[in-house]
Amino acid sequence: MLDIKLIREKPEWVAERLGRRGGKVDLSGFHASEAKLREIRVETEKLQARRNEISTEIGRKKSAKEDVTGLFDEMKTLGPRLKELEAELREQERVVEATLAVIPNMPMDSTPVGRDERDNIVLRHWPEEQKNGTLPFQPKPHWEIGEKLGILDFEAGVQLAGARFTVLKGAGARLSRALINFMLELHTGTHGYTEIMPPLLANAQTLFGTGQLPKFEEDLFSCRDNPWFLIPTAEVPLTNLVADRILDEKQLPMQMTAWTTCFRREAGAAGKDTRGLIRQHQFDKVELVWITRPEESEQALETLTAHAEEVLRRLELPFRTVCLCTGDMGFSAAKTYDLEVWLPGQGCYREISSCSDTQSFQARRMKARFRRGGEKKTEFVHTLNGSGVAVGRALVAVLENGQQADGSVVIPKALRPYMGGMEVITPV
RNA sequence: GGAUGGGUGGCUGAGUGGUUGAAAGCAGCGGUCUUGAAAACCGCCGUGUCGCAAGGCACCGGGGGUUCGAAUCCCUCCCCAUCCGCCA
Repeated sequence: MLDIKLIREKPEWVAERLGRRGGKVDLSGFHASEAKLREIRVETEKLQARRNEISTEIGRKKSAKEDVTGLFDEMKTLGPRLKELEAELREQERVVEATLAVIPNMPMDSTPVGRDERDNIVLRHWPEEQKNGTLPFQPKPHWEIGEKLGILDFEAGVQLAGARFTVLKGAGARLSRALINFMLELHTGTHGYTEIMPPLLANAQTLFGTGQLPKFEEDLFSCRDNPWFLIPTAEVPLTNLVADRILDEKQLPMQMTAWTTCFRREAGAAGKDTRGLIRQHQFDKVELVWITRPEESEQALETLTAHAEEVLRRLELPFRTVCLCTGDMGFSAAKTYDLEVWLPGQGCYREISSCSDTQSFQARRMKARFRRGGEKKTEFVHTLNGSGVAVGRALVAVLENGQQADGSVVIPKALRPYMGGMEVITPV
């Protein structure tokens, strides 16, 4: 959520920023309803002040046994009028809130302006000298590798649940678990994150806090008989751990990590990535979340991104780091880096991590504040999140990058301790 | 699912329908004392919003009602705790 005061005081500046995302920006409706709100508020508060004055006076006179009929009379006309105004005020507050809730975050100045993913900027490759497509044989996509090895069963997924569900078996299931353990150990150990196991279901307010609601409800799974949504990412529960709280400056920055399963409707993705593990209704992900002071969030985004990159380096998976342009960024983000892993079986880079700084956008929605030492005033924290990294897609990358001519897959050295020393996955 | 008891400031916890935005304690901030620290003592100390300021207004789980006036009375919803039953 944007600062309402900022929109009011610098309307052109805000409109220009939002305009960088593309599309039309029309804040005139907002300004009109916000002006009306202020008008009603001033009028209401004037009457409220008078009411309080009269009430106090009545109390005082009554205890002094003085006559209060005149005050009673004034109250009888003021009362109903005030009740009306208060209802109007509440309604107008709802209108303004609703308008504000669907305005996206403003991009940072360092975010490149552009229309769509074609305008994203590739910042760096790893390894520096690209070795894409250097496999000495025709590489296969992971669904062929996985089926041949008997570790991915797409048909079983369809049978049990439907399209976009997959069953992992044997070394495949173990590989997934190994990836999770490897990533969590790296982040909690070397990178200093605190591990969290949050609920996988969350209420509407929590989804509002991170920006999934009210605008993107169609992307979420919900429960028929209970007021819960399945989380689309651990960003939702982790970030909301500071919702409605006033933190001490000494507690910042906070670094949290969690492995969770994530659930997405993929409503707008019909027909896209229908084969393989790339786009599933359910997938696992290790998430990284930072809660910082405003002045340190920009640097924190670099650090968080480096932590995600470190996962891929240790897994020996070639990748590139991309800075998303304004038109390709998510609703809550002010700046986003994507990590794209190289998939030789498909001959392309695919997103495996997305790291964003939302600045105070989510904090304002969820009222997450902190206080500096000795200060009276509270400030909104900054929140950041990133995948560190998506487990399903990491598994895809391991299979496609580790495949050999005979159909077996070499397991990255970093994962072997988590695989009981297994070095190669061979067909059963 | 059944039966009780609760939801008040960063935390714990008082609160008779009327100068109560709310006692007290803890935490925090400032000070006295001390070589320093602790202890003790004194003072300050809820959040948000409007305003240049003085100050105004709102907020005691959410919503509605009674009343001239509600943290306090009534209705309703939500949540939490405990006990019983069921269950991984």
